[in-house]
Amino acid sequence: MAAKKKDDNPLLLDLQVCFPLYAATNLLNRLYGPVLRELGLTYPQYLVMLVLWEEQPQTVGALGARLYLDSGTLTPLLKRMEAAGLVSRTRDPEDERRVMIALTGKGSALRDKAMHVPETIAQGRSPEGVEELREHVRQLVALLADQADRG
Amino acid sequence: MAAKKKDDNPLLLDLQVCFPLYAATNLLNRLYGPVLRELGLTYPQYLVMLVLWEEQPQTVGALGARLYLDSGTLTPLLKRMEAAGLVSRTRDPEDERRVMIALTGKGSALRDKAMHVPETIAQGRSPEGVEELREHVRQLVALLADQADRG
DNA sequence: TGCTATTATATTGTGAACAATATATTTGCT
DNA sequence: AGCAAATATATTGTTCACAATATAATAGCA
Repeated sequence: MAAKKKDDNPLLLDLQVCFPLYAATNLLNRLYGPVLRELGLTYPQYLVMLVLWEEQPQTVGALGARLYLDSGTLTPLLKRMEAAGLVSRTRDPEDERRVMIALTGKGSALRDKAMHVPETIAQGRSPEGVEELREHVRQLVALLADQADRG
Repeated sequence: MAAKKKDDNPLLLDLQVCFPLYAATNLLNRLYGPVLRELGLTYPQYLVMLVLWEEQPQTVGALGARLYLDSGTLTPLLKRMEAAGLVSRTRDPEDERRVMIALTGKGSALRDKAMHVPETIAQGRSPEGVEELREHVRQLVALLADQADRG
């Protein structure tokens, strides 16, 4: 028998994969928004801070490679974070093309407050299957990143 | 022994779950962007069309419930789609508060071209594990949606 | 019937996200 | 050294995404 089932509709796949992923990100953003607002952060800014708390300083390009974002997104975002006193932006004397992003004292200190964010979000819910989900999403990112490079 | 492992850092979890999801959506958007542009659609507009091709007409509210978006996002997006001649927006005579979104002839016809989108994206890659991924992401959406409701 | 609460969509203002382009610095080659 | 190509970041213009608020229509009830 051929692959002519009831659901032989290619668009259905996109509806079932692309769309849930899109929805999940929006919902995550909406969920974190109110919690992060008390720290003076947006969701993307929080992700930048997570990266910087791990390693610091980093160039704009390195942050972009890590977050899969380009300067068109990062530059204004980082300027807002600089205006908020969380990071500093300084040209690298070694290579004046590069801009080094470093945490300020305030930026480093914010980590203590941020430590409570994950538990606040989880709030008693058993993160069942989170391990699996993490692995699947990680694999998807690898796949997509690979494909985005070729394009 | 207590749960005091090397990685007893709650922020690491967010870095490993929230961030990949965020990156995956951005990459997906970037991947679909060029393909959809030939159809005159953006990625969110494509998702709206996927929903409308399944069932039509629908109110703005119904679309929002399906896509987890509010009128602040949908109204301008739908107006642009109306301007592009893809959908019509008409007040429901039964209840003048509601706006019915229906496909135009052009909007319906676009489905034939869109049918090639998924295969263009996949392009010879074996979507191994897509089934599992789909299920995991679907579960995550359900979890997040539930939580967003309570908030 | 009249009034208040609810519901459905629209508007405003801020912050992403990206393509296309611009600017400035460094590299590499002759 | 001189100059084109490559690299790193910034800018511009369009489209989301959402909180907060506004507007208009319906529902519910005294």
